[in-house]
Amino acid sequence: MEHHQEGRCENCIIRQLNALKTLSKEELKKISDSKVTKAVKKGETIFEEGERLNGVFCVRKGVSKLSKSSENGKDQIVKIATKGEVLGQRSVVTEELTNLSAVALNDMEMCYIPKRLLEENINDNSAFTKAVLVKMAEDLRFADNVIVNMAQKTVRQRIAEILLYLEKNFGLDSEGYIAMTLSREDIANVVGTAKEACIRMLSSFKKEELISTQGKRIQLTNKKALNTIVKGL
Amino acid sequence: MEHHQEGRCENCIIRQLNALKTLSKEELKKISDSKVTKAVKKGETIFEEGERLNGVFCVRKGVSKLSKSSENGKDQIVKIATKGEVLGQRSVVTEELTNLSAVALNDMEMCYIPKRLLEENINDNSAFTKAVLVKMAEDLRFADNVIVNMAQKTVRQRIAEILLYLEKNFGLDSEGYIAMTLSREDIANVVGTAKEACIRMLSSFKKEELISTQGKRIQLTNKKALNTIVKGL
DNA sequence: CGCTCAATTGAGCAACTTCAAAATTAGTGG
DNA sequence: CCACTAATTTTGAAGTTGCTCAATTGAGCG
Repeated sequence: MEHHQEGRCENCIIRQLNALKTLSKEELKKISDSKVTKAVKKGETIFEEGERLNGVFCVRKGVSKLSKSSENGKDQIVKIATKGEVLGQRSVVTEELTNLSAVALNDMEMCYIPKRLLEENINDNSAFTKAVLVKMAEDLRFADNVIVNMAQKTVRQRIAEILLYLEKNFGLDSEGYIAMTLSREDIANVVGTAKEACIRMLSSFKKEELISTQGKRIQLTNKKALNTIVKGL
Repeated sequence: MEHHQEGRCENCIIRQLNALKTLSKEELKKISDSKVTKAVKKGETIFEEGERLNGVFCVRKGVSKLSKSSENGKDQIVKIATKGEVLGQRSVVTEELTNLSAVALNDMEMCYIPKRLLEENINDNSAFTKAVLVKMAEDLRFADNVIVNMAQKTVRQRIAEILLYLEKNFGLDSEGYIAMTLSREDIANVVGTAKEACIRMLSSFKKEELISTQGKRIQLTNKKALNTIVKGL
């Protein structure tokens, strides 16, 4: 993980995407003076479950997976974080060890902001605190919905869902494939199933002409049908 | 749902359990003047998924389940809320419709606090906002862990887990049974499985002498073994 | 061009679901 | 307190879905 100082928070557009947008110019300057830009290559670990974090990571570029590994050695991906997301926020707020690991899914760039600066703002600036709170509340709703999906939907439904999610959030590349390619294993780990089950489901979608593939890339050819799958059986 | 005014927040011990503990005497007085005490009987609905809430419910007595129903008609219980929990906090913070339904699992008593009063404190009082934030962050960690459990653990493991959870959080009655009795269906809905699967697993636990039952009441007779089940297979 | 890792396919097995019926328990009013 | 009804729990059996292990094919990279 390389790191160097560069760019000013005051001029950074990314902060519009998160709670940092509520800070004043002076507050941003303070942060800007202490922050460090870090580049992380695909596959590298940003932090690991159980680590103590002394700051948070504001994602400027690239995508990261937040996952937790269970006793049986399997990984469960709990969240996919992109531009604007702040990694490690939860553990800084509660002053706990991290509950999840963060790994880069492609080359990333982010700003490391020391904990101390955030804490100052959380303690004094209630607009900032509220913005963080709202974000956390949204994450919680999202997580609750994932719980319901995991419990009640079939693997078929959940895979259809994540395909639609990926296309919606990352769009298409020049050839019409989903711009974000996850390995089949990662998809399986989001959906909470075995790699093979995931692959088989994708094959079956292909046979039904709902998707087409090119290497690991996936193109959705019948979104309507996929949507129907997500809802009913 | 009956409701009447009674008791003063300033003297209420329950508030020590949640973010309200950060408020000053004056702030509490204001809340106390507007709050309403509500009694809810077992089985009654406190609010339903998709409702707009104009306040939150602070649980003083009793237990409630927070659940979401999916298209196939099944319910998923996402959380069990007891004394001190504030229901509806999330949707008030984000000003969204409720994402979950709340139903009383036994006779309850709670205080209804109008939204407006909370908002005032969230906007001006950063100690309060932070307390709410920390609570939300803890809920989020809990939810993330539930996701991992749902995805990676077997029904057997999850049932063992909830039995231990219930005993730990509610203790025992005079005869040594878990003081909180959930219907088998509710247990199944927490664990995300079919009622029958849940019942069969409990029978199998009984045969293995890990638990014994009396009607719907359950007694844990070998917690060590249950703990082992939760961890490995 | 060969090496390595990821993707795919096959087959057998275990876990879970569903529908249906029987047994038990809890709740209600007399 | 008892009897009766409604609700819940329990058991059975068949059918699906998903998991695991092992072998094969394919793709990307130096």
